[in-house]
This record gives sequence, structure tokens and C-alpha cells, in this order.
Amino acid sequence: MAELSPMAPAAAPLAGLTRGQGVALWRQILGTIEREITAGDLPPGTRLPTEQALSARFGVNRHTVRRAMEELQARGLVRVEQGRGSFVAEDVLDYPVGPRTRFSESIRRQNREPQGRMLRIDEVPADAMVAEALKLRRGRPVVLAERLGLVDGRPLVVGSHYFSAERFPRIAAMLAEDPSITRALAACGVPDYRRLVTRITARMPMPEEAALLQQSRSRPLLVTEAVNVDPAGQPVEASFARYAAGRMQIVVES
Amino acid sequence: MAELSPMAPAAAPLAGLTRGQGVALWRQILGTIEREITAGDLPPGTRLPTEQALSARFGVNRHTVRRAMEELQARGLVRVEQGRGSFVAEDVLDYPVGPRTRFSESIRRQNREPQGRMLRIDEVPADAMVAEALKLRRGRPVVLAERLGLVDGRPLVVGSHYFSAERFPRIAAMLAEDPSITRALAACGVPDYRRLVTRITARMPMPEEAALLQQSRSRPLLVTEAVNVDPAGQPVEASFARYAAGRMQIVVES
DNA sequence: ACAAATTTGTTCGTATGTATG
DNA sequence: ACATACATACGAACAAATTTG
Repeated sequence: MAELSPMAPAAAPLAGLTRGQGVALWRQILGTIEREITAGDLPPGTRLPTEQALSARFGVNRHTVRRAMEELQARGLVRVEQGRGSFVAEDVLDYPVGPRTRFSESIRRQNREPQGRMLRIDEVPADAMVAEALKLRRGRPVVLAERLGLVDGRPLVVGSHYFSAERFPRIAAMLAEDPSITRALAACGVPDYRRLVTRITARMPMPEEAALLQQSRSRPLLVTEAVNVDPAGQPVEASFARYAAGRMQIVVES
Repeated sequence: MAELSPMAPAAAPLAGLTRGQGVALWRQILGTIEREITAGDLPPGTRLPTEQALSARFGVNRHTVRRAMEELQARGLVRVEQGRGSFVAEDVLDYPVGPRTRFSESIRRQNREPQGRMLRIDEVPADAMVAEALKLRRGRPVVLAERLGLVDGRPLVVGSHYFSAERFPRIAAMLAEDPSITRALAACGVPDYRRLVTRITARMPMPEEAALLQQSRSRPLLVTEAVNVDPAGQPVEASFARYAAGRMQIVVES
């Protein structure tokens, strides 16, 4: 067995921490990491080093690092996930819901870049839910458009959008060329529409949804079911959207 | 090995199904189960027999039963959970969110019986989230009331409600006697309040939350963060509520 | 389906420094 | 000087969740 120096029981002091100067070690660590985050050295979403690695870097016990992480989490700067690691918190996108709800607009208002990619366009018979929402009879033909919504290039939402195939015979072709719902409806004679009702719930993703949204299958989806109507009050679109919970929150201002 | 009768390759026809009369077996099964559900023989939440048991009962192949189950699920009458079984769908409670949002009222409007049970009342320093919501400085004393909301005796929601301890010195005592937030605020000089903003997201439950709500730990929570203000616009309550997703949906009418 | 490795979460115990009375 | 309380810091072991092979 190699002998340890009896003179150095304390770990090597590292990374500019000062012991016994009136500022607790964990507070110095907190400040250091906080600066690294706010300065932008650690961009949102970045994985932090493991607690073990940090305790080595700062030359302290893991508990001391954990005390600092606790505070960072309380301040909303990091997000800690058991078994996975700690991550610099990403700002949660707000999705304001109201009569004038538009996905792209609300994203752009937050200075982010929305994109849409069409996954599938099909004509199918209306099931019970869709028929009820669009005020059609079950089995009538509807256009189903499945669209992936991205923000800054990252998938955020998968939406299934339904339109009456009889009222909008050209909408499938329009959507195939341009994934914007608003523009497709405008081209089909609905220059404006408003959100009538939004129902919100949550569930676990199906494997395919998790893959599309690039998120773990153990993280839930925020699910909205919405009906948009034309100025005359006639339903023009029913949509079922699945959002990556944790990257998005729905905001209702009353 | 016991020998099977060579005369009976087809299973014994049972339960009043007719073969070759122009109505597919799966449609007859569909109708049978649908009647049993709508007649109330199978109350909401009940577990259906396994597909194996049903195929024995009807004397058909399991695929035939599955075809019927598929349709029952599409019609929203049953809910199928892989590895657990099939269940008669429970009606999802609507929780309308708007300026006049009140939990008990909206439950009663759906002819259900709301109850509240106080789990914990404490005075704690305001953390960043609460301070921001109530427009206080971090660390000011706030009353934290944790309440379990039940509908027809079943837990549906756990809510953490925060009030300024300085503005409402008596509210802890009020809530200890009566779990109604509305009445407690009224007794503290706030006869009316309105919902200013509601933020909605989803996450997985912590073990304690799953236990309180009596739901599996693999089913997500619908989480709301809300601020209620008095008629002057001053925040009086910040609440963080965790709903059992799947038993509740939030409804926003625009 | 199972096992191993990785990472955070929890709970012991021990020791030291500081402020208070 | 002494007792007490509290925050800080370290160490070890194990539990729980996740990822990977």
C-alpha cells in the first residue's frame, strides 16, 4: 500500500476556492456555476459534469457540490434528473391560448424560429371525435394532415389536423406545398378563423411520438384538442396536438 | 396426452352469437359489450375480462374479440392498457379555466360531489416562484396550504396554495377549520377574486403524489400554476395544482 | 429479458467552526 | 470557561432511475 502524506489530509484545493475565509465552500461553487451559466459558457440544455466530476474539480466532497446544485435548482438555473444528470435549464416556451391562437405567431413573439414539416396527408373517414368536433357525421371524408412543429430546429409538437374533405377539396394539395395551416385555409376561402375551445390533458407518448419529438419515452406529453371556427361559427379545423411537456407550457390569460 | 374430439374443431358457439347470418361476429360482440356498458352492468372504471376470457365466453378467436375492442376504444367506451387490461372508460371531468375559475363549483356543475381535505398548513419563506407570483420579495413569510381535492370520494388533485402571511395573518387558522379557499379568503376580507393567469404543463408524479392521488407512478400529472387577484388586481393566492391526467381535462373556451 | 455500468437520491455517522448565552 | 445550537464539510454505503450491451 502506498502511504499518503500525513501532512495533506485535506484534498488539493482547486479552482480558486478559499477555505475558512467566511464564505462557505458550497456558496462559492454556487457562484462559480451560476456565473458560467449566466455568462453563456454553459448554454441552455447543456449537460453539467457529474457530481463526482464537479467534486473532483473543486476538491470537495460530493455533498458540498450537491448543496450548491440544490440551490441552483431552487433558482431555476439547472434541472436535475435522477439517473441522467444535471442540465442547464432551458427556458420554457409559452403557448398562449385564446381566440387568436396561432402557433407560429406566438413562437416568433418569443424571438424563436418556428418551422413546420408535413409528415403525412391523407383522406380518411371521420371517427367519432373528429365528427363531433367538425359537426359532421361519422364516416364522412376528412383530410388528415400530420405535422411536426419545430422551434429553432428542435421538434416540439406533433399535430394531427382534420378538415372536411367535402368543404375543402383543395386543402390537401395546398398543405402538401406549404405546411402553414393558416395560409392553406386562407387559400381555401377562410381568411380568418378563431379558436373556439381547447381541451388540455396529458398522457405518455407512444414510441413513435417519442421518436418524432426526440424525447425519452418516460416523459409525458401535453395534449390539446382544439376546434377552430370561421367567422360564421362553422368549424373549419379540428386539431389534436401533442407537445413535449417540459419544453412548453400553455398559458391562459383571463 | 388426452385426446381432443376430432368432431369439434370449431369452438362451442356461446352467448347468443349467430354465425353466417350477415352480421360479423365482432360486430355482435361489440354490440353486446356496448349494451352491457351503456346499461350500467359494467360501471365506469370496471376492469373488463381479459381478451382470453372474452374469447372463451363468446367461443371465438382472440383476434375477433380484439377487433371489437378496437372499435370500443375508438368509440371511447373502453380504455385499453398494455400489460394491465381493459377498463370501462370513466368520464373525464372538465375543468373550465377562465376568470371565474372555482374548483368546487365546476365539479358540482357536472353533478359530482367535490370535497377538500387539508393535508398540511405551514408558514414558510417564499421561494422564487411564489415570490414572483405574489409580487413579494423572496424569503417573505407565506402560508402554504396543501390540499387534496376529491370528487365522489376519489382523489383527483393535490394543490399547494400560497398566501402572504403578512397580508393574511389569520388565514392559516381559517383553513385549518374549513378547507375552502374561497371561504377562507372571504373571511380575510377578500369577498371576491379572479383568475389572472393559468400556466399548464405536465410531468411525472413524485412517489408521494402518486400515492395521494392513488394512481400509478407511470401516469403523468397535469400541472397548473395559477394566480388569483383581488378586484384591485393585487395577487392574493398563488396555487400549484397537480391533477391526475386522464381523469381530468382542462377546458379553455375562447 | 436480463445484467452491468452510470448517475443522482437518501441516510447513516463523524468532525469542525461559529455564534449565543 | 463551558454548554448549546446550528451550519458546514467529509466519508461510506445503499437505493432508485436511466442507459447500454
